Amino acid sequence: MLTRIHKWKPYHFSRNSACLCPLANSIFTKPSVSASNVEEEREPMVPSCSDPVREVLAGLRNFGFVNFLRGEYFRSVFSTLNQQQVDRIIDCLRRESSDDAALFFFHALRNEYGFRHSKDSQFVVAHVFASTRRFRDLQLVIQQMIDQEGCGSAPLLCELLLDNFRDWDSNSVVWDTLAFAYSRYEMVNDALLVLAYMKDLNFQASIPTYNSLLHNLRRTDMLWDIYNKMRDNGISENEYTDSILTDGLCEQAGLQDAVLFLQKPKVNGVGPPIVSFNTIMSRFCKLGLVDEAKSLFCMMLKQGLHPDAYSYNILIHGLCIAGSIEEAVNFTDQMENEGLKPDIVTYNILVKGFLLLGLMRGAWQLIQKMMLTGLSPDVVTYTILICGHCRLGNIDEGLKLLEEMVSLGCQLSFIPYSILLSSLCKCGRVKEALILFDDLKTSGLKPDLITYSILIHGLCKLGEIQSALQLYDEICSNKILPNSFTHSSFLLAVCEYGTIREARKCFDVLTRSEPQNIVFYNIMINRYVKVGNIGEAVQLYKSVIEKGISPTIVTFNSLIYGFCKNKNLEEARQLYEAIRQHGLLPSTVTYTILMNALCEEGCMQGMIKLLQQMEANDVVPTHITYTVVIKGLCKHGRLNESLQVLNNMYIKGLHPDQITYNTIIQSFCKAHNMIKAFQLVGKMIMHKLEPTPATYNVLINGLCINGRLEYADRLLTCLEDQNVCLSKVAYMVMIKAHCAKGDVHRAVLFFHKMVEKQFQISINDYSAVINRLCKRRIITKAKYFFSVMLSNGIGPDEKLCKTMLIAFYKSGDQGSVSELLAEMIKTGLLSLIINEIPTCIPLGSLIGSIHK
DNA sequence: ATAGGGTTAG
Repeated sequence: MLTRIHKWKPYHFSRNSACLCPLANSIFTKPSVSASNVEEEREPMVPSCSDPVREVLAGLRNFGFVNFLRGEYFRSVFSTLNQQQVDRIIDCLRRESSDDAALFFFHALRNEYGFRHSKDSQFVVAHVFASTRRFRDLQLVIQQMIDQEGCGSAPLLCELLLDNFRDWDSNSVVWDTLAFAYSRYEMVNDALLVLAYMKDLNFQASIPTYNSLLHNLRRTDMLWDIYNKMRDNGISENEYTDSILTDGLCEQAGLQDAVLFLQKPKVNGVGPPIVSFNTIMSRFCKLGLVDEAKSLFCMMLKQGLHPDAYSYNILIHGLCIAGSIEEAVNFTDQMENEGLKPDIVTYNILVKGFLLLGLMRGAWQLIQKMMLTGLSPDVVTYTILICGHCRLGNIDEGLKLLEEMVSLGCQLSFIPYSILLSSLCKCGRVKEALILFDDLKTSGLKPDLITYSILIHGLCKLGEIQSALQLYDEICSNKILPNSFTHSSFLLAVCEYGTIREARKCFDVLTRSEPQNIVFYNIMINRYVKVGNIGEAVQLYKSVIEKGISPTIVTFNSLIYGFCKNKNLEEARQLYEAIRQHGLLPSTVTYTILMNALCEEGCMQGMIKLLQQMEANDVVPTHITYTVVIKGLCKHGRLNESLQVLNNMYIKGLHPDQITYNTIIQSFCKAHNMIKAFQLVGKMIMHKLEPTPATYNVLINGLCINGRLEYADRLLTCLEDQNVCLSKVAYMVMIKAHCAKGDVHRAVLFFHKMVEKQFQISINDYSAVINRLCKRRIITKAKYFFSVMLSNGIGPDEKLCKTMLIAFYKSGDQGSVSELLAEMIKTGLLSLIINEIPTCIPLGSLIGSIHK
């Protein structure tokens, strides 16, 4: 409340209450202050009597509404007013001044002071709007009431209307609006209750109310009850009713029965209306059955009906979605021949059709043609184009189009923003996404659930759970109901950034409220597989089946991946067979996972066979699929072929990523062809691919194993100087190489650099260094690294113990030998390797000496 | 409420 008052600005009243603008002016200019009151006009004085209602009424009358409500005095009185007092003021204003005065006061309090009016006052205002036929405002007031009161509030509101407003004129209109609003909010039971009250009162519901109810009940038997009731009441249906009923028929009886309905012989010369044909055609198109839609179109013609613009647009859309752009264009010509001008919807459909096929130029030519006919691109055209750019990875071009759209004063919508937000998040530009989100809000648009979900998902993927939760709270405080999309993002984040226990807990909570949601299961199964717990993953899969939930291809892919990772190709194959039994088809991911497994097994032929099978089944390989192929070829030393595949990827319009390049570069390094390796780095940079830390690891390692240690040294130092992001591996490669070569000094130097960069150094890293030092008999330095490891709280494993034991013994350090042996006995490590200790070490006597 | 634009798990 306080912040609202602080934000107070003069002439603020006109905002949010456009309908009150002229009214405010008329009140403003009303000569309400008499000459004798000049003294008081500057600032109202201390209250002279104790009734704040009278005070306010007098103030409004004497100082004019706008002046008085803006003044300091009213602000102080306002803080003491309760709902009943405000009700009384509004009531008095209506009786003593005018309805408009009451309305103005009502809105000023709500909009400028954030005051929550009583239900009585809101109904009063509703009746005023109803009697003056301001139906849009009437709807808004009623909607706000339902917003406040929520689901199940119909009994309360109906009783109030009955008790306090029975004799008001326009009462039936208010009742009908209430029923309509409940229906619109999908509070069907409330709406039906209002209708029951209305029946007792002998009030008739309007067609929009009936239509909205029919729409909400289209999946239930009640549809026909309500429809009959509507006819019994003598309400004549309109074209919307037709489409809703047809839709209901499709929902309940299925499409084939709906078609039978269209084929019914005409009664009294009247057949099914065009709208019904259009509705069913649209349904077929959405299922991808354009041919069925086309035959309905023919049926229409046969019955002597003239397809309208909707019919054509529906069919053109269906053809575009199916990729038949040529036929879609032909239909557009036919439409024109029939005297129906293609409209902005037609053009937008076609533009999207071109973009779906990646034909950017065709899309632009079409837009030019459209503009020649006098049509301008609208918000949907821009949205489609932005989407096209984003798909091609050109987000910045999309952002430019958004700017253009805004600067041209195009009607704004949050949908183009949503597309850009989604694309920015997908490529990790979440900071920019958040800025764009702020732009969206400052431009006065209200983001919807999808917009929020996109951002929440982006933040969750980055592990920014706190920021995501903030947005979640924002959703809830905006009275938007989060859905399973929103929730699954959080599960994803907990899986990625929390422990498996936390993830399971989150999963259990989510599945309790939504037991049938397969996405939750998929995310959890995938996590179990990733941490190597295939057993739990299979358990979850079993419970999916037991609960009668339909698994999706993602479920299978995760499980197949898990079995492949466990080298259990037989189980993987069995699951692969099960996919079709569940009415699903293997996806690109399925094939790629299996191909990768075969590649790991060294089964090149099997892999290629699968690739052919995949293409035969019209499943399109992705850049990841080809990366797997390249990996297989590289593994078998077929480097030239792998280069060919790389080039073919570009020809097919696929974008190799860093992993693709790293794979080939590594193979060339191994094949001692460092020149080609560096050429490939150049090629990837040319294709705007930033080399990753792994690229540098591969190169540095390549230089090391090819006897170019000094080059490796220089490369690493040079990268460090340029602040290039490196991983621990780069340092370890250098350290190991220097150890093996015997240059302990440089090894220690890089080790310290690695520590400085706060990389976590594992037992394996220490072991690698120590083993190499021992091999070269640099025992003192081996002991040095061993003690550094111990001082960092890392205990040795049995293998390292063995190495160190021998090293200590060989360097004649009896004390350390005894100490280490004692420790090994205590931890039980000795028994694990006792047979591997060389016989030259007199274990027996050493152990004996410890026990003394 | 019969036509066109945006989100999910690998």
